[in-house]
Amino acid sequence: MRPNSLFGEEAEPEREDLLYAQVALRKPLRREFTYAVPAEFRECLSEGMRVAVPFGSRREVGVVVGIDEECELEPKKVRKLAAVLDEEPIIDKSLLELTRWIAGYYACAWGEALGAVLPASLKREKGVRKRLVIEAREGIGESELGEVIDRFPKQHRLLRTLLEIGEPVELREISRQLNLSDAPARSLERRDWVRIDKVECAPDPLLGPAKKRERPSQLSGGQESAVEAMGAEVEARTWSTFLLQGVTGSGKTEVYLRVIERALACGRGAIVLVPEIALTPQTVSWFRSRFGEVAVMHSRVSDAQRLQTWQRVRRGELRVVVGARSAVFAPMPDLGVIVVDEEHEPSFKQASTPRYSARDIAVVRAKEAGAVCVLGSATPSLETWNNAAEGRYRRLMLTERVGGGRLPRVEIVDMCQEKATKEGPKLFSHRLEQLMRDRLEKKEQTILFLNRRGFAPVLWCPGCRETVSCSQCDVALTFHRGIGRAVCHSCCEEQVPPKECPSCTRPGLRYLGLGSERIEESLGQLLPEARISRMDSDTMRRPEDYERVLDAFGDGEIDVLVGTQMIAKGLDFPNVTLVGIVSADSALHLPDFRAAERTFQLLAQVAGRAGRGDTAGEIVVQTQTPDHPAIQLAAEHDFEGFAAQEILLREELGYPPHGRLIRAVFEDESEAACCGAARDCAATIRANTSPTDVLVLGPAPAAISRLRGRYRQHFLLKAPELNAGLSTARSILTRFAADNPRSRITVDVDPVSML
DNA sequence: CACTTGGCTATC
DNA sequence: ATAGCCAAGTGT
Repeated sequence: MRPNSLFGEEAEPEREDLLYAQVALRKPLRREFTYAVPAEFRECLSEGMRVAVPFGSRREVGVVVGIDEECELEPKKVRKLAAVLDEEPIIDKSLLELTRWIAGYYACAWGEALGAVLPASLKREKGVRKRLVIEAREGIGESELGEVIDRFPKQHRLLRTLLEIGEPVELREISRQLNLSDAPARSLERRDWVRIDKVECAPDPLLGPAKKRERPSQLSGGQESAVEAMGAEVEARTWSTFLLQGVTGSGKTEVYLRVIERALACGRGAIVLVPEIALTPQTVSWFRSRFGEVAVMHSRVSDAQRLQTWQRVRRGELRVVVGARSAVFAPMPDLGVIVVDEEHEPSFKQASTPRYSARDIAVVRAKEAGAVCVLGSATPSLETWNNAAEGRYRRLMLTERVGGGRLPRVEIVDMCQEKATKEGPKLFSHRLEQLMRDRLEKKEQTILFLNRRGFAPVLWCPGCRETVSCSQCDVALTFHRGIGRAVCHSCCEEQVPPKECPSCTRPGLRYLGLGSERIEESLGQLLPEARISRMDSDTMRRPEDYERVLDAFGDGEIDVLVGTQMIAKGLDFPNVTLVGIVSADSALHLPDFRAAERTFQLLAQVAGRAGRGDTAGEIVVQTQTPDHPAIQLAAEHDFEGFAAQEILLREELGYPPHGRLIRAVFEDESEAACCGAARDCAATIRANTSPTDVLVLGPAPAAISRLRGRYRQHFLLKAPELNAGLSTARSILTRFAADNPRSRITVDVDPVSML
């Protein structure tokens, strides 16, 4: 007996003209559910509206994706809609169609695709969700930290982070970042060391005062013709995709702004996608100072606010949307242009279901809307570059730097030639050291880049030649000296570093390898008079920290800035005349066919930080593989050369853009079950497809072969194009996942990461 | 013999 | 996913 009475359901007299709604729910169930439409809703209900429905013993929010007069199901199985939540469709026909396409292409449920488009507003009916915030109480400090350091590592980690932050933060957010449930927070609350409060959401931090950005009267020749080419297409209302390829500092942003002006002038709207980390108050203010009020779409605003912005965009009140990945779904009427800035950035690919690529969806949406899609980058992804080379996209080049700055000189230093010192590895080559001293003397600034945080990435036992890894993951522990702990960068778990080797119990573990923390420390010894700051996710816990250090750097109060990824982008300081890349190799040896591409992009990006003023900059690249083409060609600023040779390798191996990939990952606590499922599934696919259509590579242990206590196997499907075989394989995967709920299976279409 | 885990099913 | 249900497990 179902608890129908809970939802005010009662028998409705059987009628001939009853309507049935197909409702998609945000569940990984790959089908929709049918509900009877009560008489009072039959006039006002249409596709694309949200509805509340009884589902099992719960009440869920879903989207109406179809309305029929017939119903195949037994009448007594069909329940009634409980409520209609929208007065008009929140999703229009074309977005509804887009989500259906996404569900099919990326192998997820329709409701899940809708959930990516309408985050939060599909979860709960109540619009205003209050948030729980947590902060450390006054007077709590080292002594309390010491009390929990051994017995309760999770509480210790949480409390330490809260103390570092020093202000209230959202509990859900911090728990997610630290990979914790809310239990440690509750325990800390019981001890009365932290307070947890319910609060309303703060106003959007991205909408602070807008800084003025001059509208340059004179464009460079390249900018001028790019704007003209794209503007004309926008006005002609034709679909076309452009690759806007311009070196750092060549004024791509100004081109975007002008094309958007042209779109607005003929009544059309615009969407601008920027990588997650680039979505800062400064970026937003460029667009605000030019266009007035713009819609900002990102995950940190409250549900209510987001819904409101969504509706205003839908009604045509806001004609420019700026946002990260999910802004590609903004319900912009008469969309004229979609800009994807830094299109090569992997963050445009969503890392959870649905695993869509916002860049690819931008192209699809532009086509459907008869709009212009602009993909901008200094170092385009090979996919985009190839599409341009083969004429599917039009390529526009910006070759000169605005203001005439020249590209910096790049020097490669072979670290194998440098002598190791008695205490551990040689961090700075003779050349780099010499140049840093020179800059210090000339009162110019230096940026040192290393793509790895912590002090030493490996704890190694010379006795048994084993490295210490996380108990839950197949990942080496990184030693962090600042907090005196060994940390797993994969699951965030940390521990007091063992005194002796966990596998052979001999003492004398050695700390090997370089991290940003060690760089900072050694640099302090090498150049004691230099003022040094470090910027990585360990020292930059909140946006204010970031701003404070950048301001100090800009004011010349810091001589050397040491950092990770975080300093690779966007920094623009004229007095920086030297960039040192401490090790260019760290990304190069990852087991991923895009390793070379990533390395090139990173080097080009970091190199772009130097020589932004009048003085030409200098770059020193330290590497153990000085002959690697990615490094050589990056040093010559030769993207074309790199792309041309890399594409040949891809072609030879059948990797994208010459060929399509689908990756399947199997996870299970039991290693045998994990391997078994992966093997069975791979065998099924092999049996049902031809090897000329689809090649099944694997299964094999994933690069991280165990994660949070689960074993991981993966295999790769490789096809020359999206052919019938690959489609068959995709549906076999979907089916297999549905039929084997005991093992966690992830299907990643067009994967960007192979870990 | 009461009361927590674990597998299994259905969700319109 | 997620809730509910039955079966087997564990502790008084």
